[in-house]
Amino acid sequence: MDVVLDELDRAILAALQENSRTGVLGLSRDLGVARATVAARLHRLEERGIVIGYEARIGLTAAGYGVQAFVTLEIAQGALDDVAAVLEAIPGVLEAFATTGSGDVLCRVAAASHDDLQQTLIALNQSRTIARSTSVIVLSEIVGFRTMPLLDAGESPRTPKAPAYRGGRSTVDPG
Amino acid sequence: MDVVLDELDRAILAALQENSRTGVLGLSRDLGVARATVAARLHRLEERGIVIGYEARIGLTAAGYGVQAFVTLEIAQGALDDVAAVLEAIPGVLEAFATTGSGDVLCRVAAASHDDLQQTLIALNQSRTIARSTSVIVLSEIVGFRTMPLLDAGESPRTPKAPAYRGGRSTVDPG
DNA sequence: GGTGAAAGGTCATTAAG
DNA sequence: CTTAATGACCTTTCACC
Repeated sequence: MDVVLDELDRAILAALQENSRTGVLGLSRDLGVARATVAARLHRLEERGIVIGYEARIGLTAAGYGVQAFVTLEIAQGALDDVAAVLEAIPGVLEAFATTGSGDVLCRVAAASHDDLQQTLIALNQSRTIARSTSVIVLSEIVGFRTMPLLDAGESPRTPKAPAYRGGRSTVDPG
Repeated sequence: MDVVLDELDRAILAALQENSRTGVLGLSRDLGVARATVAARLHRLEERGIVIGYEARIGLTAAGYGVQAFVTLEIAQGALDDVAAVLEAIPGVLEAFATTGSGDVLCRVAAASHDDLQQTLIALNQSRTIARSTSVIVLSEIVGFRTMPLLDAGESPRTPKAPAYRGGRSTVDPG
């Protein structure tokens, strides 16, 4: 198993990325592959954890949550383990990641209005596991979520031996 | 149409959020509602742009993209319109948002390795529309993406009249 | 490849606002 | 009277063996 995904895997994933309700038969028609082949591939992708599940894509704005923000959290000493529970208890928190950088956690928040966002931020700051928060508000979506460019690039993930660093304007926050 | 989503809508969305392959029949069984009703609701949700589509959830790590980062970009004067095309041309860029704050754009990047991430950052910085970038690397996922807490909260999006601001540790970066 | 099940569409009836 | 929910019927399609 040298390469993680071959071309057929990528094609299946790309198709499911566009419409996860396409069944095995539909995929086999679209891709010109036998149904049994597609079924076997799909099972393998699920077993390997590459396809985790199938979800509806929801238009947050249309659903009444027109405000989004990214909130950087500084976590109190030794409280990182408790943060998950705190964040999950707050309805507006969509996802959260531990990161490098001057903040410890970056989380994405949705709210119905700026007032609602403020309530969420207050809820965050009232937790003693969170020492400080900094928010940036989303003004518009420039690129919508997509994994296809990763998947249909034709090549496997590149891992160059020679970094060949030429730029100089990039900064990785060391924390 | 006072409230955006009623309880049945929320239940349907929450179920589809967990498994978008559950069909109309399965939903009607699980929710104890007639098939035609669920179908009508679903059509309405799609027409209103609340259900945009159905996608596979992909395990990026299992798919060979074990490195994720959030990159803040400062955009060159007047080049914001060109950024979308630039970012879409770079395979690792999953999504991007124009935001308030000292950076202009926040984008989410996936890569196969740190070397691969570096290549992506170099690609970003080589574009003349991008003046500077700052990255934080994702160490772990604390809260996975979820919209359910927004949807099954039982109430419609709250929009309080009295902000009732009590906290003081929160900062919204003015840019 | 065949078969039982499920999906999607339409419609008349009924209930509720 | 308008809107929504329901059960019934139909045809096509799919998934499993």
